[in-house]
Amino acid sequence: MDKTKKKRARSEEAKEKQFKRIVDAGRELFLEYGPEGVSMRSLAKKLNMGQASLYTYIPSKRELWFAIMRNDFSIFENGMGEIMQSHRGNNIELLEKIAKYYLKFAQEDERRYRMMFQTPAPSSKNTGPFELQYDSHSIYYLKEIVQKAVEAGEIKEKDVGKLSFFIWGIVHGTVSVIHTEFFGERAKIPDVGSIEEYHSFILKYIKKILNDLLS
Amino acid sequence: MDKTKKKRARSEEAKEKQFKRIVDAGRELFLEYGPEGVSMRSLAKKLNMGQASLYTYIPSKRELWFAIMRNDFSIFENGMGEIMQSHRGNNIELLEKIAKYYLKFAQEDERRYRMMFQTPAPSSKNTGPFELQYDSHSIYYLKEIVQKAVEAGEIKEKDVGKLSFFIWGIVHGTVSVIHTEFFGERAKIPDVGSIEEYHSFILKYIKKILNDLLS
DNA sequence: TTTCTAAACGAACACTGTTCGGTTATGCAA
DNA sequence: TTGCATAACCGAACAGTGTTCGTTTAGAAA
Repeated sequence: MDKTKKKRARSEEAKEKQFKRIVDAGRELFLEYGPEGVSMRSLAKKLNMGQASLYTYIPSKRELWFAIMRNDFSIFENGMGEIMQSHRGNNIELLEKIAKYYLKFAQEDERRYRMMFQTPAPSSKNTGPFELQYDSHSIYYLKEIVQKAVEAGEIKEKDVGKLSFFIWGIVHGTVSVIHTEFFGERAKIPDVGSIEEYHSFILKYIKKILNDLLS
Repeated sequence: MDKTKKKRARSEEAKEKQFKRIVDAGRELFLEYGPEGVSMRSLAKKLNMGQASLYTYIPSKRELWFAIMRNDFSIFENGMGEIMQSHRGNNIELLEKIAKYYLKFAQEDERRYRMMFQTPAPSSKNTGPFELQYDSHSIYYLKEIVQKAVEAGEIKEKDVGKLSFFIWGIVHGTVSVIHTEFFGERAKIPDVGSIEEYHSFILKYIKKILNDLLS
């Protein structure tokens, strides 16, 4: 146990460090127990600080959720951006890569995936910068690719907006379906096999859709 | 205000009536404010009864949610069953009808749709019969149709289980995507147009997938 | 060294879902 | 018709929550 007297974070640097400490510990707890399973008291305890002190750094549990998720979404979106930058040539192939990336991301860390794409933010009347600036870059990236594919004549459909949402819906929907509790395990386990098997199944068909259906 | 003295529901019939009153009022409030926005106290108040009295009829808010949703899922599943029974011939056409039915269902009452397919059940340690018996019949129906289509040679793919989840994922995913708050309105509104427009867009492509891709 | 801002925090507030204990209406047996 | 056991009913209490208040005081700036 650290019995040294508590310091106060007054410099900009120290304050950012404290903020990061809160977000990191919050993320760990949120992933382990879900936002509902974590109280601000328990978070404060883990950080060895008073409950009220948390509120010098974040205005609400909701805003903490957005702050935590900002990092993970940045990781996801940066990965997407890198794929786009390093890719050369055919845009349909790029879309395949993005789909594959999404599947890999879901498989890599299921708890993270569910937190990002399925768990709703806790509610609160207090907003903050992270919620206000919250916006999904992924859909803009996707639109960008679809736009190029249309211009290159690789996709016949001209409605880039609708088609982008449609593609997102397919990839996200087909993956999500086995990560939800919506269908009990009763139905899922005998039907879809392991996640790996199911993922390679849907990847096959997503490729088909991208190649055969849209060209 | 009803100032007549309170009666007690002791007959099986009267108890069922009370239960139904609770479920109906609960449904109204849940749809209007969401499960989180409704307290058991406010529900009791609306029903002109004590808070504790609710618990002679349901063991938890969570179980109330399952009781409420049971009705709506029955409506959805019965509608699906009727379509299946009245349909003759080609199973791909039947799948198209089911997809169309899902879209119509979502369009008909968005609040209901979101409650059923997007809102997670409130959590509680107390379970009850409605939660325990909760199971999604839709996926079994869907599997049934896919099975027949495979047997009739209308679908080449042999893995009925995976394919059924895949199809569900496509329909649910592409519809859900415009009913979530995941993408801010910023991105959605200029891109997908009205719900009607978007729905007819995705229906066109779902038909294509069913006809061109799987046969 | 003094001043003064704001980080830190225990206590309190207003809420929540749920349980407890007592009251008493009510269906049923005598 | 009467007496009785049962369980519907309910106000109060309990254990929790997110958040705010008021106070203390560390520590950067003067």
